[in-house]
Amino acid sequence: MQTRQRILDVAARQFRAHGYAGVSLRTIAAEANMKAGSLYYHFASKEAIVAAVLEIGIDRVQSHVSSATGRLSPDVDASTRLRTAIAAHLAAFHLHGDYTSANVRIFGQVPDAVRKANLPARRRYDHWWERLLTRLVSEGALRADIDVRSARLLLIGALNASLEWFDPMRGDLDALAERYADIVLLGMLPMSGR
Amino acid sequence: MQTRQRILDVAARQFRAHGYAGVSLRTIAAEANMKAGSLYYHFASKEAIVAAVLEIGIDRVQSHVSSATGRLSPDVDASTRLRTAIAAHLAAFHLHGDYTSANVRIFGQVPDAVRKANLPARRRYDHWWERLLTRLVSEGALRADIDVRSARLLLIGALNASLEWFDPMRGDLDALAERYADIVLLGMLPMSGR
DNA sequence: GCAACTAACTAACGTACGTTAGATGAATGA
DNA sequence: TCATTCATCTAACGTACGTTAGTTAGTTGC
Repeated sequence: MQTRQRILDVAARQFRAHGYAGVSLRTIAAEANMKAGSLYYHFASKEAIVAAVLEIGIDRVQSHVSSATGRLSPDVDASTRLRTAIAAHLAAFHLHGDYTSANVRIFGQVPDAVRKANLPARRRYDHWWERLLTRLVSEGALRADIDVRSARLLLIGALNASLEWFDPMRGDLDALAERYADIVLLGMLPMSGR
Repeated sequence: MQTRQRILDVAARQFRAHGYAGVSLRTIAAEANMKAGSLYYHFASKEAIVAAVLEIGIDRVQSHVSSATGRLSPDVDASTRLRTAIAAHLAAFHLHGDYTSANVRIFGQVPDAVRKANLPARRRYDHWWERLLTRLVSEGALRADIDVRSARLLLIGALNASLEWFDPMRGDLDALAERYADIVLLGMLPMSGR
């Protein structure tokens, strides 16, 4: 049963690198030490493989982030809560980089049915962030005049984009999370000029 | 000679939607009212088409942004300068959405030679932003302790990600630019709590 | 010890791919 | 008028695609 996992790992890596149509069942099979036909014992179709990859890409991040913030004491201050969520999102995204990057990169070019199937998981995760930010605003922990949706899209967009340039083998993920959190929390203007 | 432009427009739209390998010369030709073989009168290969699309994606944004900031009076204040650059980047990105989105989406999955060829244009644009931010920091217009590279990557990443959800036909681009600039300049924390 | 199941294999199917060669007709220019 | 150039077409090439059917060993359970 680890064969299925091995296939998905290979598929995620290849989808990330070459896009959905740029990957053939033969190249996936080859890297997983099988022949193309054998994949059909584990998956019903190419679409089923990519659907599984996309789903994993969201689910791993979702559970990593919500468990990291869930471990926080309920009276921890708001900006720490947000910083924890940011660091957790970034850590999960790079820990499962092939799955998350494949999801971000190929979601828009996958067959309609597959995209439709992945939408609920995406929406669930978006809502999780929307709730977090909304709560922080209503507690007065974030500026009342920020648009929560815009803030969420800016933040998640910036974090996800790090998949395109950050190498977790060479860089310090926690330091990156801190720098990013500093910017979105404190802003780039000096304290004097505002 | 507008045929070449028509082919590129069609190709950009299809590459954006289906990825590099997901687009065939036959589908490009069909939408451009030709047969696949006829494309070879205008381009040497599929790679040449995608290379042209990628190049346009960067060049249009580069010239739009640098001319917008170039029109500013030299004594305009720093945060206005940055806000102008942000708005111009966003406007150009969505004005040429098929080219820019194709670039962002498929750059990582295009053949090596094509990616190599597009790198100089990308680097030029990155440097443009790096210089802008560095100058603002050295003028004391931005916090001295921000890491310029991180700030640039966060900002550009967030702006580019808007291609995935923002519809310029339905939304107000300038309002979006303003909300994004507010967040990265002022931060999300209330003025009291810092 | 035999039946069933597991996990792989081989071989082939019809279709689609990028690319090329050569033909065709319309526009151009001396 | 007639040769040339332009822009397209048709037809085919070899290759690769997703998928299916049928086969084959090895393992498991009665």
